[in-house]
Amino acid sequence: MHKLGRSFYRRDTVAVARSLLGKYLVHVSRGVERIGRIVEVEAYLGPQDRASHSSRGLTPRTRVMFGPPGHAYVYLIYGVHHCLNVVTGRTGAGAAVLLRAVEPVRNVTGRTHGPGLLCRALRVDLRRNAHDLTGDELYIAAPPRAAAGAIVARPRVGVDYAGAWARRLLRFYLRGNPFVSRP
DNA sequence: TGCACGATGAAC
DNA sequence: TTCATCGTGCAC
Repeated sequence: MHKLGRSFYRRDTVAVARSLLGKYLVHVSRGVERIGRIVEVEAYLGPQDRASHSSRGLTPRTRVMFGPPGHAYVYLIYGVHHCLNVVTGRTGAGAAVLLRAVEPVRNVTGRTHGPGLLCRALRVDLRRNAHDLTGDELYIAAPPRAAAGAIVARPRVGVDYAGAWARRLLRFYLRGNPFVSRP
């Protein structure tokens, strides 16, 4: 399996989002390697994107988003669930891709069809915020046989407050995949 | 220092 | 449709 390097994440955010589909998310914690196949993502383009956390500028929380690509941006939502993003584009772009659903591949139990469920199943929490994805504990890899299939584009979930940005087709998932959160 | 609210999930 | 639960960002 080929681990994705910095250059993969440094590209255009939509391109990264689409090419993440079918890739393997790998998390090693307490000596257990958990793997999920990414089947649904959302792109958050930068400060101009009203749905993005980075639209409020550089703050303590969004510091990671504005940092170098290939790092994990993890945050707590509704005080209950964790969400995992990968930082994309050039350093300072403030862009990221939210991982919304994976399909269990190895050592994954419980449901994975949602950003919060995905983090729970793969044991990802705030301790992984700012983690370098080119390391050995949390990373994304291209599986041996990469046949992702057709990609569907839809509006993002839960960002109705973002006006015109809420209608942009920045959510991508693998057509027909049973693990997608909202087909 | 206080307060409104959210890139969700689950219960009712 | 409602609620859990708390960090973040901004008002005061």
